[in-house]
Amino acid sequence: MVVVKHKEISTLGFALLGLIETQPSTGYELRRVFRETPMGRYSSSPGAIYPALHTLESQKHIRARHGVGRTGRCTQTWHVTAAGRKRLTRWLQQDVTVDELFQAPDVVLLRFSYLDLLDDLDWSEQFLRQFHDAACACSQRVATIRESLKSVQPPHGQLALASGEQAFVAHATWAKWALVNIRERQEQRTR
Amino acid sequence: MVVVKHKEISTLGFALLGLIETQPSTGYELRRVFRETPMGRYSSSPGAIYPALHTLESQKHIRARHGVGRTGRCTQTWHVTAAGRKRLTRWLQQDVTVDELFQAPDVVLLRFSYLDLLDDLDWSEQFLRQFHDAACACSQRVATIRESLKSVQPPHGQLALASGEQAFVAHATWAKWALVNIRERQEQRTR
DNA sequence: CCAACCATGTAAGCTGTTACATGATTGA
DNA sequence: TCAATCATGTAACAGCTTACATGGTTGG
Repeated sequence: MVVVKHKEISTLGFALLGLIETQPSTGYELRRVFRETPMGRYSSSPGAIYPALHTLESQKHIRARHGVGRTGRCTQTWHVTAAGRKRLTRWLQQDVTVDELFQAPDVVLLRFSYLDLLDDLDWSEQFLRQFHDAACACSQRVATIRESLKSVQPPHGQLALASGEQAFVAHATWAKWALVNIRERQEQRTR
Repeated sequence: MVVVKHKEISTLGFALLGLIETQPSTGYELRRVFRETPMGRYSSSPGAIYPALHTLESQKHIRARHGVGRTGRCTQTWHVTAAGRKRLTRWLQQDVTVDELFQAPDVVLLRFSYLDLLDDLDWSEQFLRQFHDAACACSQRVATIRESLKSVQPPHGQLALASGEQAFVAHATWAKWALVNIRERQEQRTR
């Protein structure tokens, strides 16, 4: 039996897809974004980005428009296809779960950073509420672990766990603040 | 020409090395720590941990003591060798740089969580001062990027960058707090 | 008796890293 | 003229994920 695998897109793939949807770009331009912004965490170098772009292309999520760069060399400007847009949208509409935020807060924030593409402030608000609650839960989870290890774990370990706790509290605080920020924009729009 | 590579240890490798130095353990026990604490970020499953242990063994950083588990099966309890301890110490004495904190704050915190092993509160204090300053610099760096993108970047992207900024501020705050905590312990000891 | 836990591992496959390769243009 | 920037890629290797394999013991 042949199973057609709905091949998954890696975090780097989604990062690229979102950037390209925001603004069609060449591989070189995308690399620069990764070098110059905190996106660099999702990778960096040509050895990762070019193959990832070709994978996205083979999955028909992006398509190249050919042109000529300023050195006279052939360049490819990538555009998101309808299928790619659909996949990206589905990703952006994913709920924020406690487990995901616990394991990979960066990825959740990456998703948030692309929510402009949905142009749906209601979902943005809901996302932030979910984010806030999940962050509180994560902080609680770390606190529980810390408590349970109190007698076994040396002091620096305890402090490191406290740092994790506080980081999640900071995330929750940010979510509340961002929510207010979004609501203000919402109101300006209604008027 | 044959170059003997001083083969590097991965983050997972250091995580394991530190745990084993704190308390000699079997692979199974180590896996449980990864499953039940935020260390899980540095991996998880047998397919990563057992090979990593064997790599550390081949590098002579750890050594097994054989025993019999409660199921009658042969078990290996791992111990850190003198060479392993030396390598671990060198790692723990690494300065906190802005770049490392920016790219991989988790790894820096992992290192901090093992500082008990050095039993050197002066270094712990210095580490935290470096950490604090680096965190402030990171926050500044994100702020600068955010400022420079203000006109180009859509609002959600701006908010996501703000989250990064605030996260580093929270890290700096934690470092200050932890420093006080350590100093108190220092004083108790002197008395 | 069955699930969960103890305890260790292997194999296929994907992704990412580092380093190298190419070659034109622009600015100091 | 020399370095940096534009622009794209490949090759070797390391590392992790997922899934599978094995098999004994303990508790409900």
